[in-house]
Amino acid sequence: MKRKSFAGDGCPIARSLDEIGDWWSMLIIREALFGVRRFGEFQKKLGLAKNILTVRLRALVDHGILRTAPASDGSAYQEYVLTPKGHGVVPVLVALRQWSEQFDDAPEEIATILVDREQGRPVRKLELRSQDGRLLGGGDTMLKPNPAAKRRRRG
Amino acid sequence: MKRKSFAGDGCPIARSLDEIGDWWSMLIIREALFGVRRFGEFQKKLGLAKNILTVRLRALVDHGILRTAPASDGSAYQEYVLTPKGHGVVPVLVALRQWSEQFDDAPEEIATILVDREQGRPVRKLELRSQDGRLLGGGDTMLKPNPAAKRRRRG
DNA sequence: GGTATCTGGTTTCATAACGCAACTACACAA
DNA sequence: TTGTGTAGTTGCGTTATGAAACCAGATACC
Repeated sequence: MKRKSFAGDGCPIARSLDEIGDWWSMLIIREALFGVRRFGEFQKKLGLAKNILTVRLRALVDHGILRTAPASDGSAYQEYVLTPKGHGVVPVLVALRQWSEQFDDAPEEIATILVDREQGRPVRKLELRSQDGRLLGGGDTMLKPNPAAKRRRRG
Repeated sequence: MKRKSFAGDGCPIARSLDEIGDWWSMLIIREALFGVRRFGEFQKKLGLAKNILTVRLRALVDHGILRTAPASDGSAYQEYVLTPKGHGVVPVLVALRQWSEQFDDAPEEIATILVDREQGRPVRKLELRSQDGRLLGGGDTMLKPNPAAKRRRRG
């Protein structure tokens, strides 16, 4: 009896969730985007148990989302820094943030808003567009089998 | 010792994760977007235990993501349908999907691609833009305290 | 050099969540 | 009324999570 893993599933959403669909992993990445690099820093800011942090960091490194690097301050310790794959989750975090901003039952409890640095104004809502730039709504999309796929599953 | 809840946290990402940051909830919403409405359908498609599904569905209803409705086929059973808040997670799912498409180690295992119905071509990558339409990259954004916030926390 | 402290973990143990299977209650069909 | 399908609930064993104690190597302090 194991917790379900979706690694072998054909659905890309399930595959993502298998790597970052965890309560802490997403928040660790958020902190890393803020510039947090050291074990102790993650631990203090997130307030999670150290054993859990150890496991999560290791998993993120294994998945190529973080990598270890020698400490930038010259000490013998190591740091955890985001890979390009790690930086790639930004849209997911932005989407989560915007969902909360739009639908949260207690919006006055939301502490921060994401703005563009140049003008200090909130960023625009993420929007789904076609290749030629048309805005796509609920019924305007569909799923097609991936032509490059080896095996076919639901998605 | 309880599993951590982020409901009181000021970070909107944490607040989202508290509602949908669960392995199954996201997939349930995905299926609901596909048109799945009935308990048994969710159970069969996702292959999760029925007791877990019961708990998840109840939580999603409590959070206003799903609502129950009388069955559309006239039977006495009930159905679970997405609310507007539930439809609002589409960008999150799209972001997860695109992250997988871009960074997955075994892209040939991905079964489906999201295309626009009209032309059958893959949708454009989600992009972050400022109010006036400039494309925003890594360092072009920052967080500001929410002027409407009651209490201030990290975010 | 010797000792205290910090950093980055590992270990231990209790509890909560998960997963399976068996069971139940009600609806519907014959 | 007997059977089948739907929508759960219950019981129980396994796994994941969390707090706190423990520990080794690096650093700082004298």
